[in-house]
Amino acid sequence: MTSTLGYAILAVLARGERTGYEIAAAMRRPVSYFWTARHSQIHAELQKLATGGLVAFDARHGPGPQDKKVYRLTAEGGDALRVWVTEPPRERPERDELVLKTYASWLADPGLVRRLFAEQLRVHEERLAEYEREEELFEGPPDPGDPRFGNYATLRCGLGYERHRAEWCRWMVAQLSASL
Amino acid sequence: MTSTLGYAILAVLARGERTGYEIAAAMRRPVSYFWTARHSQIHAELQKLATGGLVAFDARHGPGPQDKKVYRLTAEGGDALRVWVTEPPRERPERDELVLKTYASWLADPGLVRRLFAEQLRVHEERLAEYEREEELFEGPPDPGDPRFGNYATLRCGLGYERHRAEWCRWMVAQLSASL
DNA sequence: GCGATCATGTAAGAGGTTACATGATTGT
DNA sequence: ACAATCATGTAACCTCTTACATGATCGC
Repeated sequence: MTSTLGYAILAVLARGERTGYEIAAAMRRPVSYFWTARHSQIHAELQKLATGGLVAFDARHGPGPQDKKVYRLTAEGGDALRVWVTEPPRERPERDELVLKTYASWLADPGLVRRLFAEQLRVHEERLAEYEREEELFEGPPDPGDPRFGNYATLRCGLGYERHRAEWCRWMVAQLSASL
Repeated sequence: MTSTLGYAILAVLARGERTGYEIAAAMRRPVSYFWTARHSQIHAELQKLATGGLVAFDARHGPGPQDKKVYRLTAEGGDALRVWVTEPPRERPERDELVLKTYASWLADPGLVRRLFAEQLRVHEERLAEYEREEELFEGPPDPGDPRFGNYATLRCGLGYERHRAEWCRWMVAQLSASL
């Protein structure tokens, strides 16, 4: 019944209490690498979660016309999250615009296609360097019971993904260079 | 103005004329690895593309209450597709349920988390084997001007992705095994 | 005759983006 | 004084999924 976004919010709140604004910041790349949502969606979802009793909040005086609301996980919210974590994920369809462009790339000018992939390669190499810098802040993998294990393991997934992407882009550039 | 789904349909039609039903079949995994959509969405999008003059169709007598419509790319559709191919892709936010579960995995029972990743590992290894079988049907990479280059290059992306995923799952299983 | 495949469509609703709306505090 | 950051919310719109609706043809 709770949406995946709902669980994403619960996962953030499991680390400590946060305002909606802070949750939005936590879910924005490149700070974290697990899910994204805009503040408009987060505020709406927090209202649903609060109605369902999975989170609670204290209203405190803050900037702006409304009070700020500091949300925290309730016992029910924690239970729901723990149950959800080990359930198999729903298969999401792959939708990757670059792969789609690749599928149609035979139609286009090879020089322009090569430029596209050279650009993408640069993006992935930059992101990889950034993730590598972040990895250096850890002294090896934390214990799986440590919250920091979640950060390390997702970072590790990001590292593998960027390496795979960069390698694929490099292969594409090589293929297109050979044909020019 | 045309949505990404619209270009996906144009990319399929660039290979030859198809009915909406055939386009849906072409876009269904694991036959192809580039984009997915249900037939309901495809029929609606085809109507928009036809209105915009990017595709045309012949109605022919076919099964069912309506005539079947065989769609083909128009000259304008081909031009629009060629231009779109080499434009940089819009950044899509990463939304990966397994990564999210990983982020919250420190809360759950390590034995159950390990089971989750062992299961996912199996899925990725199976898909990898399937892609490898498909790769063997090619005799090396086709020329970048050949339509089959599109198939080969997207398959290559899929191969790299499944290898990266499988490796990450294996690492997760090892981490969780060590802590048990 | 029966089930699988071929074939096209509509409608309701969930999930997500973009734009609009407001305004205090903090640092320069 | 000005800009950035903190802070919450609503409304319109787009994309995608699920369910409903229909029915002919082909192979067994």
